[in-house]
Amino acid sequence: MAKQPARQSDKFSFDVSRCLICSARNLNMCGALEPEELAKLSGMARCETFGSGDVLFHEGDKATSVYNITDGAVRLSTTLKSGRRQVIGFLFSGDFIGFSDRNEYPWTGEAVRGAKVCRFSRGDLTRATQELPKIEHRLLEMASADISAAQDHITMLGQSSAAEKLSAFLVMLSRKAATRGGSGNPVHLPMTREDIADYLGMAFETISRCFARLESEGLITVESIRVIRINDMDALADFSDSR
Amino acid sequence: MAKQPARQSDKFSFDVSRCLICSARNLNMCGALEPEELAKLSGMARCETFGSGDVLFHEGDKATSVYNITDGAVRLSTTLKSGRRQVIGFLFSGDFIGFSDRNEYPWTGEAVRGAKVCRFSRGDLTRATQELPKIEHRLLEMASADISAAQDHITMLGQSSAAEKLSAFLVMLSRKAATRGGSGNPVHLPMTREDIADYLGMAFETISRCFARLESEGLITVESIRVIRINDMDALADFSDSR
DNA sequence: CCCTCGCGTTGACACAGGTCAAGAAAAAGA
DNA sequence: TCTTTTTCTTGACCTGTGTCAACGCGAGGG
Repeated sequence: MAKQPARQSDKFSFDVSRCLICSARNLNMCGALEPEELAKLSGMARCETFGSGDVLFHEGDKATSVYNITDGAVRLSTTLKSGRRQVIGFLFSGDFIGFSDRNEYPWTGEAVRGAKVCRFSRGDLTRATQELPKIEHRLLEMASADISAAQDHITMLGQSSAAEKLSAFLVMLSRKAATRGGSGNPVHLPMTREDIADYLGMAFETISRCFARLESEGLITVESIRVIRINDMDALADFSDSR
Repeated sequence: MAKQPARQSDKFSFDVSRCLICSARNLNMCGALEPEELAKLSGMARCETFGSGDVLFHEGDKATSVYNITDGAVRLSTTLKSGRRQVIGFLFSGDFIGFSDRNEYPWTGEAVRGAKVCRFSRGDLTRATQELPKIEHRLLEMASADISAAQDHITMLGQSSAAEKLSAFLVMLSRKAATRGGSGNPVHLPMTREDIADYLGMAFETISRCFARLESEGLITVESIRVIRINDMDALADFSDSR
């Protein structure tokens, strides 16, 4: 389970020069701004580093901050009264946490194996968007992308078999990694089998069995527990049937 | 299946006066504007009426328009290569269609039993938002609400049993109706059992069985095939376990 | 009015994937 | 390094829900 409270070392404001060389910049809201404008945002940002399993915020906490992920991975999840957990998403460098119409966080955010983030207070960001409407335009683009991703998640959960879901998951992670500049193959998995299971709505034993099955069918090679080689990307994407 | 091409009677520009008395206004993006500003938008809008099963647009069509629903219900769905269909959502008066990061519609939009919409060209709306940043602010709020709704859908699909899903669906429809001014009970279902099944990721026979089971347990009364009375809202919401 | 056809209900049965259990392999800690 | 704990794998079994099939009902058309 998650450690509590969050460990937060390396906490300081940004100098704009750090923002200018930020590898996440072109993927997140900062990419919409010119260097002079970026200075306004950088003054509001707080850089924070989290260790494996550290909690950024709990479901139900007052939603006072929003986050740009700059390194590592963050897991968003909700837990039902019955104790079952749904992992809503895994966020990586360039991703944004904060789209919600509620005053409390509707999910818990935890660093998967460590993460770096850039934190803004909601109030500061609201003020910045009033001065720089470009930010809101970019946020709307990002929110639209999140909606598309959520709808793909819905379709996968509703219509796919266990093996199809796992294939789609691997293809998605590969594409996300490619967007971030890597080759996307082999796929590196920072999360556990249980995390994957709770993202895909299945039991973790079934995840294990599906990895074994996809490997026996030659679609993937499990190079190590957290490194999966996709032997034929097109075949795997085709098998996943997710358009 | 859906009729094609769409039947579109009653096609004309709005006079602002019509917008001022529009019952959907306070729920959609128009609610962000003063009467003078609203006139700018109303000049771009085209009012369209669709009959039962009529197609507004097909998955894959060039996404040239966005829509405000003003009456009736619209079903958004995607169909996989395998032929399985996922219903992404049912939209009612006050809802907006158009959040997507893709150039083609990622879903098919069809009137469930008839619908009235207010259509804008994407280009017109983009120009309007440049002049009136308020619109973009309101759209971001609406997109955030859509993200929250999609995440609830994800949690339901991933972690709930068949009966829990159907309960959550009924509670959601009831709340949506209440937002629109009705009592929300009994719940009126414009869609078929198959539509509900494809929304909840289950077989339509299972929907039938779950209605029977919820009724036998006294949680609901099936007053007619499309009218469901919720006998104890709290008990049903509690049973659905969806927070 | 009756006929037709789409939609809904119910039953019988099958099977994908969940659950429980045991043990292996990694990771973390000492 | 050795120990302890966590994570992963595999097997056996069970159950919820899908599938197939038959039939009932009700809205719409002639």
